[in-house]
Amino acid sequence: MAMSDTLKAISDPVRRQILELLRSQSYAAGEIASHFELKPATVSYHLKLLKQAGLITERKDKNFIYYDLTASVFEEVLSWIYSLKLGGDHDEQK
Amino acid sequence: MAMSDTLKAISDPVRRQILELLRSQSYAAGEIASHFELKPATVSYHLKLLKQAGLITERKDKNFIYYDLTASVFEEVLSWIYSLKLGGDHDEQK
DNA sequence: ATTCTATTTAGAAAATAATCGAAATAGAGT
DNA sequence: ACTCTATTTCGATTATTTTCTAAATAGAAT
Repeated sequence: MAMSDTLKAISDPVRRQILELLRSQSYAAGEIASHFELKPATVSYHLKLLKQAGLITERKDKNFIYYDLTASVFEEVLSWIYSLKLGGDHDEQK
Repeated sequence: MAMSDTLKAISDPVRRQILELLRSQSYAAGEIASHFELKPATVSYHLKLLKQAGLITERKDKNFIYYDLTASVFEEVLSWIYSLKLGGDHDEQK
């Protein structure tokens, strides 16, 4: 999970709204989709990117797929931003 | 400068490398460009986006334009990420 | 087994972003 | 005034991303 993917993931407004939605509780894909004026397929695409970036996880129940936020991944991003802010050493990322 | 612009700005690898370069000291546009295999016009385009996002500032000297990092803007981003990580209330952003 | 319902995948179209070459700007040095 | 040098802006091109429709998958319910 390169941080490049994480930053790319949070650079889109729709995906950020999804993350903010999941902040309070988990939702099934369809429930998430209903919060947007987008087709389910499109939301599914965004969920895939968020999943690939490690920002959310999925959990299947009946024929629903629930999504949850993964708090831990934000550490990396925080770390990178801090390094710029404070000027310390930090690894490059691709 | 909406945070949307900031996140968009740091989502590109070239722009992140520019930020990391400026972490240690300020550089003129041409010096920045020479660190990449990109034409000056292209780097200028990236600098413009970083400037619009409030991540860097420019300062003219002779016929050079020097760029500097703006540490303060990172606060917003940190704040947003923390809000997800910790689950507190936070404003929407567009 | 068939038919719902929920969701994803595949492929195409539309929208956005990155790159370049050429022309424009601006100030420095002659 | 002219000519360098540094950088940006403009317009066109290419590449990437987002969105959609239609078809595929999978499990639940009848």
